[in-house]
Amino acid sequence: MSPAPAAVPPVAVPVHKIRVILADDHPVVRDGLAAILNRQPDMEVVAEAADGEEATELYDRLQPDVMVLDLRMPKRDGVAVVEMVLAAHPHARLLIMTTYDGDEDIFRCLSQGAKGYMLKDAPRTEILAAIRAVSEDRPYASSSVASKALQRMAKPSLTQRELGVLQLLAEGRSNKDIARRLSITEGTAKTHVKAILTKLDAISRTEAVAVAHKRGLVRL
Amino acid sequence: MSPAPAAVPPVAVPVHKIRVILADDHPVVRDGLAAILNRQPDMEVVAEAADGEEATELYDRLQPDVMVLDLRMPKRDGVAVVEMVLAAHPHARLLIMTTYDGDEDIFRCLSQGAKGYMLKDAPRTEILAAIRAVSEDRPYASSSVASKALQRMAKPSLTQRELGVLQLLAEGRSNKDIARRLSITEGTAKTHVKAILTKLDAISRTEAVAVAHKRGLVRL
DNA sequence: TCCCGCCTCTCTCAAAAGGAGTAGATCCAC
DNA sequence: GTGGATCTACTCCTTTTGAGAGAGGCGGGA
Repeated sequence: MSPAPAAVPPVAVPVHKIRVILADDHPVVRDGLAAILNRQPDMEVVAEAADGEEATELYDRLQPDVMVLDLRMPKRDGVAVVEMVLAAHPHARLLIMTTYDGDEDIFRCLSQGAKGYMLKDAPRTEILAAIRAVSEDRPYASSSVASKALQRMAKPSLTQRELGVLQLLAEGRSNKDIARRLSITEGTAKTHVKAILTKLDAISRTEAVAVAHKRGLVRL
Repeated sequence: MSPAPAAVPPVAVPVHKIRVILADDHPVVRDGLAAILNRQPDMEVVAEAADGEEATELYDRLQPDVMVLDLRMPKRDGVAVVEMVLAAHPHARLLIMTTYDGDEDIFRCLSQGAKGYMLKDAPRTEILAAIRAVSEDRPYASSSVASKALQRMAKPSLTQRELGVLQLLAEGRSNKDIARRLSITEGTAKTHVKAILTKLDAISRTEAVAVAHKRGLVRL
């Protein structure tokens, strides 16, 4: 075989680096991700966002190959960012990265069109694999996330009204109180609560709230 | 002025660098912190721990100037690490770093002897300031943390028994169920629940659970 | 020793919650 | 337009919860 000319570098440099935007409200996490990604020859962090609004704007302007998104951010929630970015750019490749909070968020993001979902405690290699997969438009979910998504699909989903009632339930409101706030009768409130108990497979309202917290159906 | 000899570096290098151990179960966060600290001329990351056990062992072995500790870690909880390290090394300088979770954790760590407490969304400058303060044995708490600690001190604290009952309450158990699990009568369980409601200033058990979650008195 | 906090247990009574079933009004999709 | 889902509302009945008040035992600190 003829040897390669001396000018060729030992490591192959890809023609197009994967251009990445990082969106996370923790400076420490952004620095950590940036440090990991910038060590890779085929990746490049082109911008960082500290909240949801910034993330949306930066995506519009820079149109990166991948945006890594934290779910919980100030100003605009990660789910809202997914929705807005995909509305403007239907082929956007978004990778959700969050400290796991229950299957509801996973389900919502993936069903809205996010390409990948992973947890913040993932090892570096997995993070890189996820970004490469998403950049090639291949879906990515770690096995724990995938199994959660499957579990979630088997469960009955709550209606909008029920979610509203559940939120008040989680705040510790009584049926009477819920009825007042929603301008319905106490009987109707009880009907909704009963439906919630059935769907969440709970015996009491307190247990329902515990289940809701575990699944990420309500926020503190 | 006579110019410095060529051998002297332009930036003053302190005689003793602050030796730091990082303990956090997220590789990304460790990388981020390491990147920030290693940029400083007066700091040096000497080890990283991915769980509480490792953190305790590494502290024993390396005796760093400061250990930065995440509160939520596998195998051994951050509070337990604080307790164990301080038992073996009464002058250990520990800086708690966590995503804010309510005033209970703050209170417990600080009252156990942790020197500092800060939030993960803190800007880089604040993180560095906290580490320098703690390394000099000066307490550090960001203003939001400090005010939380003060708030907490004004509130009545629950007894051990009440905390046990509260945990079961948060899981959605009924009085009868709680009584069975704790081997007491239902009447006694009700007495405890009533005491909890009074101390947490809640009208119903569900509201009590909501308050407990906000304060970090119970874990999911 | 005496008091106090904690845990235990008891009682009564009213209010709230929960189980089961029925049903009218919309609205949307097939 | 028929069927299904959703929201609304009702009744009847049982169980659970919460308020109030009292009291004995036990351990530790003044």
